[in-house]
Amino acid sequence: MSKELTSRAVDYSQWYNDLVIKGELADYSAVRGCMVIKPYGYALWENMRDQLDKMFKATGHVNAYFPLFVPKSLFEAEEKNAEGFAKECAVVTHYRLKNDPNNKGKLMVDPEAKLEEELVIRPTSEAIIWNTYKDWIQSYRDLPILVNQWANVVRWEMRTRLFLRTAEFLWQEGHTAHATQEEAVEETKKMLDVYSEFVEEYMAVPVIKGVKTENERFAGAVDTYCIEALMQDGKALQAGTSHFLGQNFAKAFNVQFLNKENKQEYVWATSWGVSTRLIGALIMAHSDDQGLILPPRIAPLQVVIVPIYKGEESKAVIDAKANAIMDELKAMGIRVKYDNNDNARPGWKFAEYELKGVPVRIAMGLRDIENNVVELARRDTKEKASVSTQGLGAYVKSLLEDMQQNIFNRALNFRNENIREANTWEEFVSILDNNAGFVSAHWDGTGETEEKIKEMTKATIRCIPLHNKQEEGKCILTGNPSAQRVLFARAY
RNA sequence: CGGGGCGUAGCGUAGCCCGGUUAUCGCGCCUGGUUUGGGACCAGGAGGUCGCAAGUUCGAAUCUUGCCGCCCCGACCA
Repeated sequence: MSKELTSRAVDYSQWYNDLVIKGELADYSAVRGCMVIKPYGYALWENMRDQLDKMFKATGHVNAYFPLFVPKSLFEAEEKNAEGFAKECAVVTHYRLKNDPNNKGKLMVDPEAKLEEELVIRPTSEAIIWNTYKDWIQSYRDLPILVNQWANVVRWEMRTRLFLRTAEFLWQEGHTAHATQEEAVEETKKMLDVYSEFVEEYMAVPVIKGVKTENERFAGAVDTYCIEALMQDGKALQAGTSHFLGQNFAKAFNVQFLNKENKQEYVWATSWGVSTRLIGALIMAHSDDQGLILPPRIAPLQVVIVPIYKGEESKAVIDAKANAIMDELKAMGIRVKYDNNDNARPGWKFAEYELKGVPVRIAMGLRDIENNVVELARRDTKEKASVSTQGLGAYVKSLLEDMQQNIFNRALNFRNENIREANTWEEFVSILDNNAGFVSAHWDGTGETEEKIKEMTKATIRCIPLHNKQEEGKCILTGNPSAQRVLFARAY
């Protein structure tokens, strides 16, 4: 297989697909719309998951697990939620196969084994969880419930893209129950902050926090908060959502509690989730034509050591030195690999680890050992430097932090340069067509206008930024009065 | 669901129009050797239901019919 990537300038989508596959993050599978997440991609997800999990626990949440199957009658209980997801549900109707009498060696669905009630494979778990919470909640003393689950969900998408939109994907979904509206809203915002902190601090992807418009809101939510990121091709990507569900699910599933005054009240709810889609965001925010660029904090491998030798004797000398360096780095908690595989030559390894986005590469030959140095290359800037082996661990440790910051800053600058104000329809269209990125513009606040703009330009309102500056203006499409600008973009 | 394209070794492909030895080439893979500071080279080797089925024919990757699958564009995607 050629390891050459299509360049971003030639075909951005093809570049993305090439990178996912040749970078060995994931592969197509035998199942339409479903991908195989390969070990390297899964290691990346594990690092993201572990960090998020820590942050959830630090904010008082616990993990649990609910069933994959949702009986149709439960699924349909919250009407808006059901309606929103109905078109993309996989449904189990039978529970048995049998030998096909007309087709030797083949199986058929046993018509005798039809389920009394169909089971929906969860596209999201509000229904099954709220049906469960009904049994968990009697008194205000049972609240709040702060539960998260790590799970897979299925959404039968018409068209899929590796990581960005697959029929089955991995995610976490937090589902919380509260005694008061204030507390639930606070939780919704708190988790949005957790997401934004994670995505910015660990994935080095800058995000804009905001609220979705009614059109873009989660089915069944009162308010949907989101973080929006900008990809290198100027398209936006929703990186995470946190929903204030009001009492919609409590009412649908009749979940009430006795308050201190001995009165029955409906519970207030939130849900929030991020998925393996974040990996897509990570790739498209940072990587280049040579391959992945992974932020050190979540990179499966932070440092790779490549020996450069001539003959067996020199290899032994370099092995010894490299192992010593590896031990030093490992002792400092750095994820490091020594690749002395003899099948590939150094040049091949250099290209390979660049493709894989390993932040730091250390190359060392006899020449370096004699001078007590190593050649150190950083993936983000591709700079190479000769660095003393004295204090190398500390040097690398601090370099990794610098790189984390540098990758973030680079993405932040790009993002900031690509938020443009439009004050007329012509400007609006011109920015979308010529620059892409976010367009900050006035909107009259109606769903019809939003819909019309989407039809005409494919741009959607990504969010109404939190703490948005209030400013009188006129809607770019209708000219009707507007109190604030909102962010438009074409999105994934 | 509408429009277009494609199925030949793990990957990418030639051959198909105009049927005829052992199905082409590159990458990758295996063995041995030489190499190793930016994707090495030499020699030898393994690997194929030509998407599936039926038909035409002395003979089908190639022609005919039916089916299956995938990709791209659109519709769809809280």
